[in-house]
Amino acid sequence: MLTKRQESILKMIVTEYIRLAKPVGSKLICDKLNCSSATVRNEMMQLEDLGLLEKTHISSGRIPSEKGYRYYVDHLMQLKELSGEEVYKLETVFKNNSLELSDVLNRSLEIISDITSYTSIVLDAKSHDNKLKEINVVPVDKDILIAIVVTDQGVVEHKTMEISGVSLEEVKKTVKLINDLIVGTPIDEVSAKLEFEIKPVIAKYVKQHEILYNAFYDVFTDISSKNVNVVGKNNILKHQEFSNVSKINDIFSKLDNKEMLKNIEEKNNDINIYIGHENKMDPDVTVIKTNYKTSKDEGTIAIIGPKRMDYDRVVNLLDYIKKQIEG
Amino acid sequence: MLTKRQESILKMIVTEYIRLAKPVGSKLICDKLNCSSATVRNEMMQLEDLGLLEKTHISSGRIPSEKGYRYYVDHLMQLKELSGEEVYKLETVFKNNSLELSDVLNRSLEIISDITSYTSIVLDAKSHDNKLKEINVVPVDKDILIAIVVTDQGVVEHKTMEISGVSLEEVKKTVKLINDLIVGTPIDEVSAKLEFEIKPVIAKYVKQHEILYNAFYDVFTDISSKNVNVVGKNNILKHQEFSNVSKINDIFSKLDNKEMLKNIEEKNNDINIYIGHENKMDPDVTVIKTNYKTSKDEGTIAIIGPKRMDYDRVVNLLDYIKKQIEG
DNA sequence: TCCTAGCACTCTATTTTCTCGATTGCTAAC
DNA sequence: GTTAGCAATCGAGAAAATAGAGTGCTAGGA
Repeated sequence: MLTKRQESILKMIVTEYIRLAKPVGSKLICDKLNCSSATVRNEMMQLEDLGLLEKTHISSGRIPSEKGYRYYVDHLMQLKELSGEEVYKLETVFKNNSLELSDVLNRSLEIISDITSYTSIVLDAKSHDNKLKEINVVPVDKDILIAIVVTDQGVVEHKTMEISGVSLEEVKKTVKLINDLIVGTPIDEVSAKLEFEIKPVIAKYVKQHEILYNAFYDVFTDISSKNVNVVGKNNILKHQEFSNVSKINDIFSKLDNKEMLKNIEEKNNDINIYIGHENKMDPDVTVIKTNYKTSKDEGTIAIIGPKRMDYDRVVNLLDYIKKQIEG
Repeated sequence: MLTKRQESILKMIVTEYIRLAKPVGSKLICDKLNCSSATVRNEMMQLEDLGLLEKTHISSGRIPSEKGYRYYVDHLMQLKELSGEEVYKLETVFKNNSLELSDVLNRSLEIISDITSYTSIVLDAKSHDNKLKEINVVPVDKDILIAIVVTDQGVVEHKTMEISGVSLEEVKKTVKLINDLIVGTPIDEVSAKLEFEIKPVIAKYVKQHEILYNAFYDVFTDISSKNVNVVGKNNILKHQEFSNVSKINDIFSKLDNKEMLKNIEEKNNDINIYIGHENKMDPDVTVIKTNYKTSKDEGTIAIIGPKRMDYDRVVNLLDYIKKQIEG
């Protein structure tokens, strides 16, 4: 258990280090506290013994350890209000009613990336409430068809398929069958239904049922799949902890790996903070993320930055966005 | 006019500099040529006077100037055959018939970016031959519609629109009108036709014609717009000329600016080389690009790398791809 | 028991100096 | 026209010197 004074010292070191990006010495602290630098040094030593602080070399000032950041965000961080300017900028997005949710998310996270210099990720999954509304097939050429699928929440997906030797009649029959049998089904159940209810039936009626089946299967897979977008990637370059080219390459590669990014999905409804090794992405970054959910969509938004991140501000901003979206 | 010997010296300096990334001294050259280093130095001095070579400092070896590279690509470069491995890798893409053209382009440029360590851009425009095939409107909710547009080449685009107070009847009337009047129109003429033939008519029939008109206008704009994709962006990090963070940031920002990238479009049918200041993108890079054109699509593919680029190889690879695509 | 002044010590970061080696331009001779 | 020889230049890197920030420890005072 830390004393009040230890807590203030830890807090100062974290905030000053976040602000200045240089190890914090005892003198800086003792100016703000009513005690001598020697006293501060003694306390710092104890905090270091507790694993909350670290030194970069034997006679350097202290920087927070991951455990120190963790203590800070769990016990010491105070959420400030968003500044008027921040609110103003974000409002331009939220008050624009003509935008779709995914645009709202991307634009607001662009703003956040912009004002914070961190990188954001939007992981956009279709809501489970999304139901199949309509399937349509448009012939565009001899043997070439486009299957178009629409959900009741307005999601549209399409796929081109090539079928030689299948008559338009057969295709239409299949489409009608699908429309009759699975319209209204939640999208994440569609694939199963397609396999077990539609496939056996069309296998009898339709000659090239495999091709048809596969095409629709693909469309349904696309439509129920997650969509991930990275915003403000170049902001990585703005932080001194990412100043060597191989580290930059490393992080950029990770941010390009969409499949891996889909794993950041957060079920939990809070603002969650994963510091350094606590996240699976990279031990040198902190990921702050939260889940959002509306009738139409659900997903995860995340902010990624160095461990020396402006925790208060990011938590506030994410919280604001989450509330606005979930309205 | 350069002498034969001057040309071989220039050629050696360019190829050696491309290979080793270090200024090339007279000794390296004179080993390969039947003359002394002093002779080579005399020639180098003349080449420098002609603006074909440069020094990094007073007693350094020589590097090619932009003019030197230009002379090299115009007069000295010899195109080698693609290696068996290169052809093999690319063939896996071209022999895969189930891929759409845009996938073929992106994948083959991924391979090229991979084996060359350069960055590629695919600028994919819809062909002028692309004609409107069908327009469809799907109501998804009270007041919310999705407009779906399909072209005869199988391009699909959609847009959600919100119209309160317009009856489904009116919408259907508009759709029928559009279908009747402009199906078959090349997509780049659709916008004009929409404005001058459709708009005046629906203005009479339909109450909220503005909203309907705008929605369709947006869809048609999307469908006829260019699509640009950057492949292998992180390869920028592999070249020593891009080793400082602010330069990296600079180039990455440019590669993220899709609007600017659309300007790389190349009308000319050759393989075109823009060295340093010859390109509008960045004075430190070389852009090699070519136009491609099939019945369905047309566009531009470009390779971007440092000026010290493996010109022969890139030209060959681009040429190979262009021929494969245009079949 | 807690706090603090004082001090030797450690280490970084920066500047300076030095040296090595690569390469040049020039000159004079072939 | 070519070449050998040579002084001069400069970069890159090592080594040395210096300044400054910050620490840990000790001993005395509240």
